[in-house]
Amino acid sequence: MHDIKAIRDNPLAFDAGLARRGLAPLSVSLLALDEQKRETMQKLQDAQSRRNALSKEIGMAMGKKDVALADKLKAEVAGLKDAITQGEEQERVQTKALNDALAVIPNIPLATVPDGKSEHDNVEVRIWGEKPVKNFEPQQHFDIGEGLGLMDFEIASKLSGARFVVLKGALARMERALAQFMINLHTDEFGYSETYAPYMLREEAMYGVGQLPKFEEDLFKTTSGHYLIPTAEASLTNLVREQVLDEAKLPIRMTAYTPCFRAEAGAAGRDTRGMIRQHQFSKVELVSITTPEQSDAEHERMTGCAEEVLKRLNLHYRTIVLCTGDMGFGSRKTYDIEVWLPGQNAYREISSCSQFGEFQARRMDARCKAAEAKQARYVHTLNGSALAVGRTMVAVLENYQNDDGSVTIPEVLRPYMGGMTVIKRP
RNA sequence: GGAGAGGUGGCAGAGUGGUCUAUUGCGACGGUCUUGAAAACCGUAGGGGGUGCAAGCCCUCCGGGGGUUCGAAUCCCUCCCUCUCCGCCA
Repeated sequence: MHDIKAIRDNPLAFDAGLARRGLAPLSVSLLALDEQKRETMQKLQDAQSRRNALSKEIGMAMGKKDVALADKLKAEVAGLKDAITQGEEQERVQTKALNDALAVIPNIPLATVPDGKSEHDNVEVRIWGEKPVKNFEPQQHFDIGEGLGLMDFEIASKLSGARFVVLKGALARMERALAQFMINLHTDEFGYSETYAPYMLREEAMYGVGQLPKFEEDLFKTTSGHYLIPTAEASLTNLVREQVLDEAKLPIRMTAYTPCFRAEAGAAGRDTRGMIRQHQFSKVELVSITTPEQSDAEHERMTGCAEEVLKRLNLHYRTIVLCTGDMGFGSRKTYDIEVWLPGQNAYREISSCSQFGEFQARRMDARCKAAEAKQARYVHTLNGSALAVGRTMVAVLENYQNDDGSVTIPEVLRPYMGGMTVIKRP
């Protein structure tokens, strides 16, 4: 959510920011709404002020039992009533119009974000490891999983339709092992505090992180009116909503392992086979709440925490910074981590680490204050996947596959899998 | 799911239509006193918004939203939340 006052102060900078996202200028129309609203407020407040003064006089007249004077004053204030009623209604309508307009405008990219139109303009910032050399034609993860008899899309579709999977035996255990490994890394070594939070959220919370109102079609909604979380970011970030935090306690770092539910409304025909794009998948999420000064460094740190998961699994990846045209709605800078998939012969997104500035904080009313400061200010929020568990399993299967169809288990996962070293075909 | 009681400033807790500009206490901050502290005493305080160079002035906020009224913390409607009892339940 943007600050209308900031737009008022510097409309050209705002429009220039939108232009970097490939959007038409909006400051003129926004400021017109703002102008109308303030004009209404001015008139309304004048009328309210006079009403308050007269009402007080009525009260005093009644106290003195001077009914004649009271009636005279009542007649006078009655003339204000229409103006006040109309003014209140008008202010309500105009405020809503302005807020509705602001609520669907994406965040402005940071200066360090490269300009560009699409994913083709993203810029690689670093690359780690190397593509594994195989002396056979690598298979895709679904062929490997089905070959092992432990990954079943057919039965999943009977239960739930397309974009679901059933994992069995060692693969079901690997899903759990990956999550345990990731959570332990982030809590034990990186200082994130493990958190268990709701998977169903109210509309206000979804609005707070920017999922609503613009992306309702991507969400699942229950008969109770709750929304299923598309990411634990939604739950974790909202944990600081409507609060003023002590700056000395920042940054707050949280992590959670949760299922994620996505309607994938606009993804028809994309990644239809396999586990890459599912309605339900699990993910270990990182969320940081920081001061404005801390957020840039925290963003780098967080991305590093996510990358460390891949390093320990010895999976080749590259990190890219998304260009202005490819960033998500609320982000002002995003790093994607793309892992190498030999079966697909491609890099695929496995993590996305974003910083939002105060964009979400404004929507949630999450602020912080230093002990010596007079004024509270908005916190900065960040989040990153570390990692998407399903896609990590895909990467393990494709990178650790052997020519006999078996899959070697990465060393760091073995303690979580009862010492198992390889998953063999039946 | 049923019945009932509640939601007021950092906290506790008054306030059932008009000098509420929200009582009081605790805590906080500033001061007086003191070598220093405690105590006592005096004083200051919140959020959002409009306007103004500024000092200030004005509007709004007693869980959210709407309504009645000249006037609402107080009355009405509605939603949310908390607590108690009952029912069901991993």
